[in-house]
Amino acid sequence: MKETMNANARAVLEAVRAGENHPTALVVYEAVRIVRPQIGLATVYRILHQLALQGLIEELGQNAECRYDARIDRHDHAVCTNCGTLLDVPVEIHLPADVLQEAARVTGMKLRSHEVRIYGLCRSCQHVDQLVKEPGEESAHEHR
Amino acid sequence: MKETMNANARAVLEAVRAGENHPTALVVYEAVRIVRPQIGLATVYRILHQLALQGLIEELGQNAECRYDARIDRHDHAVCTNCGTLLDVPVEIHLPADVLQEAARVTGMKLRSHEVRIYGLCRSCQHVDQLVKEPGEESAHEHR
DNA sequence: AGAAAAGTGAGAATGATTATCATTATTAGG
DNA sequence: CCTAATAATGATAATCATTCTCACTTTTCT
Repeated sequence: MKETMNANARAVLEAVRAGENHPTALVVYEAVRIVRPQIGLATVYRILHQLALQGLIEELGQNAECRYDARIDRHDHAVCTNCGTLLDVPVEIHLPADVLQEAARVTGMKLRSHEVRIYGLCRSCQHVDQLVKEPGEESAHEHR
Repeated sequence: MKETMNANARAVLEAVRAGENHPTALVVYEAVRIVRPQIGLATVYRILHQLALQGLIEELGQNAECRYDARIDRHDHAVCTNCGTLLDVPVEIHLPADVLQEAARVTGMKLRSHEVRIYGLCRSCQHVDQLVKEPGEESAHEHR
């Protein structure tokens, strides 16, 4: 990975920063094309990944497969940023109702439910990490 | 939608309930095939959607497109369950560090970050809802 | 310059999900 | 029981986002 950023990467980063709400890759692509008409979609994806790796942007909700949950009471989840594993958090994390109401109010949402997500490495990925990575090296920081 | 459940639907619900951690559609399909070998993948998807609509199970992380976020400081999100819109919550929702640590400990995760997600209807979907739905009728309850 | 390395774009490939549609089961009357 | 209407099903094609491949161009380094 190179640290200096070329014109394509700068344009992509600019597009994400300028984008209203969390643009999708396609939206970024279309925005960038205005200024760099020859750029390809694959390049946009590549650059988005690199920017995320460098910690300059974050990927949200990147998890191809839908998962199904038989627990229908309110509860929270732990997500492994390495393998995508999704675990129930078996303890209650309480959020005061007025805090949630306030968050709903300022975003204009009609609140229906909420969830806390904790991100990190699951047990097995912690072990793999020890074997594969140099000490001190960090792995990809992605929200899945 | 019918309220009584046939053998296929019962088998699918059973598979989701028995599945270790939030099985994917494919995992459910394979589990169900043991008991109903002739079932098709499309039927499994159909039944999973119906079960979610009836509120018997929940769909997690169902949001095809990845979104990119230029805000890299910790913050929370509001998700519209109808159109998938993703908004930043512009107020800080504080969670005590010890609560997060405890959640990480019981799930075996190495904690890296966390996020609160509030789910509901965004402003524009609230308006559409008024026009389209009968009063009192609820729309699909899906986590995207 | 000239070689090695990095970046690129077009299009093919992949993987999850959804749509289509002809066929088969179920149900409700008669 | 027989039948017509209706719902459910499975095979397969279609779709959509994302990733891969690869030949080609650009940059970097000496």
